Amino acid sequence: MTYILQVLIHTPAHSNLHGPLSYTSELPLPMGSIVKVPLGKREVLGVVHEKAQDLKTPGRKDSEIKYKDIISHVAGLDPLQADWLDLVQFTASYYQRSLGEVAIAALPTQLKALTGEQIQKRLKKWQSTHAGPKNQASPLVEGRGPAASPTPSPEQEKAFQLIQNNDGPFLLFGSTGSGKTEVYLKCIEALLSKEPQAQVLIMVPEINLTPQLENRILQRFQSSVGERAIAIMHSELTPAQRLNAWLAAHQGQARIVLGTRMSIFTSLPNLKLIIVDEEHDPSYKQQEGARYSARDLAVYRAAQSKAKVILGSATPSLESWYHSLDQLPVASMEQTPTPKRARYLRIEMPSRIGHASLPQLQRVDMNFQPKYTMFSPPLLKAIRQRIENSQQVLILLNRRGYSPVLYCSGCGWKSQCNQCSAFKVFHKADRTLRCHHCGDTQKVPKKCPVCSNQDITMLGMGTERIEETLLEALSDLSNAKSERIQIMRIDADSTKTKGSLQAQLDRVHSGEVEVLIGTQMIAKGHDFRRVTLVAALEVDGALYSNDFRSTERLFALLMQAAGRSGRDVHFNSSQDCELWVQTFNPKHPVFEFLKNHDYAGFANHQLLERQLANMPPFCSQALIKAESRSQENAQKFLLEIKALADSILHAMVKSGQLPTLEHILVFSPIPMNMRKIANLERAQLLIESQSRKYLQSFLLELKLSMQLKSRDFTSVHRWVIDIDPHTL
DNA sequence: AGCACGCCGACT
DNA sequence: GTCGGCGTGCTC
Repeated sequence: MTYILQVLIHTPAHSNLHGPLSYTSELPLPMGSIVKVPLGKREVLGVVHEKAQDLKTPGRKDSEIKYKDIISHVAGLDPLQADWLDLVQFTASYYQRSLGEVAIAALPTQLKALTGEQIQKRLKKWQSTHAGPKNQASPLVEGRGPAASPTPSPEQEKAFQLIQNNDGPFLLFGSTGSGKTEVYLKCIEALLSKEPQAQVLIMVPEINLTPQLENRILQRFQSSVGERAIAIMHSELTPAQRLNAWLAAHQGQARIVLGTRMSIFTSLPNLKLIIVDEEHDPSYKQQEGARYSARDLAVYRAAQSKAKVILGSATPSLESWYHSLDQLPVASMEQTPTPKRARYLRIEMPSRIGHASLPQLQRVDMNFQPKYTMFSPPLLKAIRQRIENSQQVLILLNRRGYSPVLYCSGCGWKSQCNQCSAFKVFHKADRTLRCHHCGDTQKVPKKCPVCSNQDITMLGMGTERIEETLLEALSDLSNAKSERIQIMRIDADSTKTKGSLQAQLDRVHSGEVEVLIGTQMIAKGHDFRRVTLVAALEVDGALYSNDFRSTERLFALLMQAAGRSGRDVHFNSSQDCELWVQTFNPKHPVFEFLKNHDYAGFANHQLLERQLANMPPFCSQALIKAESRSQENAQKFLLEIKALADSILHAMVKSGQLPTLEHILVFSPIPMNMRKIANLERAQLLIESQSRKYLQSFLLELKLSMQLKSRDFTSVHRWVIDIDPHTL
């Protein structure tokens, strides 16, 4: 008998192929089956979407159409489960992408390269060599050997109990060093001892920045659950490694999957617990293709799969914080707060383990410093003191290179990139001018390219420059071995080659290095035990940026950076640890809250502002971005979209799909913040609504019309819809 | 998105 | 006379 299968394949949003394609098959493959099908001259991976239908079902209109036959069924693999398909379905419709794109992007591409027999062989091999203790009564609770679980603090125990006895979602709000990880591990332990077949997904922002968590998980669980039971999932795996990890998860062998945002789509038939560590981190938001938020999808997936979900952070995202409140914040004590439903259960862990206190904030008012000061005298003095006491110092500057702009004092020429609305950055190490947006690189000119003036000035400072400056300023100091002190710079430039980041970090940990200078990548995850002073330079950009989330990000970054210090009890007589900030705005409220380590105060303050300005989480946003050779064409396209949007709105109100026109707000197109990248002009159109649901159904209509419209706009290279955008 | 076909410029 | 540029069009 011949059956018709609806198969999901990778059909991009801009193509004219919508929805699943029909193929014939001799077998009535169930939904979720993974198949290989022909598409034009290609062979592509597909997922069976609907229940197979008999080709000769009475009433089928297409029974005379000749469909192609599927090439093969990737046999031996269990079909993808309904809750996985549901997650894919939800992602596609919420983020306005095609089902096939989301489904196929979530599978390892290597599946295509392997035949069914090869996969079967591989699975068999694992079954025989790694039978492991997965079917035995779990030895986890015994906690023998080096993996023994430490005695939890009362706070940790309380958090653990709350998670055991409630459904969640949970917001684990614990300051840096409060031992959130131990709570995660205890929850995993308890789950696996109760249900040995259960699976846990742990997500982290960036895996190579958090090797410590990986090590702790391996140490704690590897001996009891076996080697194949812990799978690592991130985009830098080789295709073969990725396939292995995916198969282990899909076939139910992996008990614990540790991964980055992409791992939210791992097929996990027995998923019982999802942990999102550092849930506020922006890297959970995918920035291309389907622009999903892995944290938001984690909450959705947990509900669908009847799993628990823990969102953990010392500085939760304002969205999560808002969802954990049972009343709206008020501006003054006299006001009565409005009650609301708390969607998340907030669990607070305010204390640092070992009574380590958080560092004291020191503000340097740069208005009283000479212009172009890199290190103010009091900061320099403090740095010297630390080094003399054989402690380590961490300097944070979120700009790599030597100097962000070159400037000719003769004619006013600046090192503008020809292709982008940005300056080329001077990199002293290889004497180049590089654009950080399009990658264009040139040799640094010896004289002004316009007026041949030899006097070219370097404006501003990057990590390379402060490294050089500081090395000079501290040249008279020596370390314990009476050698010149060592300064290590860690940024995207110093860590280009594989493994160099780890090598650099190892040197810091071993104590060879007195000062660590870096971009925000050093603020994440690492414990530097002998660091007692953290200094952040040039933070003012974030205070008055036109991006409304930048203060939130700065607060999180500084809190996180502050948490890097004072982790070693020997160096932690409380007044010892300091967080220094050089700023032109020392009175800014963000620093007042930071001084008191008062995230809750900061968050409520921000929420009030957001509420007044009617910004997320008090409204939902979507951004339509267009790229074209000319700004005019990009905006023209968006203007047409706006007109289209207005007529769709009217139609929706007329048909009753939308209560009033005011339920959805369509703004006018404007140039993007980074207006030009690689010779493409960029413009954007903001759409807002109080209701996610209305916004979503409106966007679906709009997207369909846009797909037709965009054919008339050949000058528009690309357009995307970004739902819940992170930056405006 | 791939991958074809297709029609105009600089090379053995 | 061929190699190859990327414009346009199709894929169950």
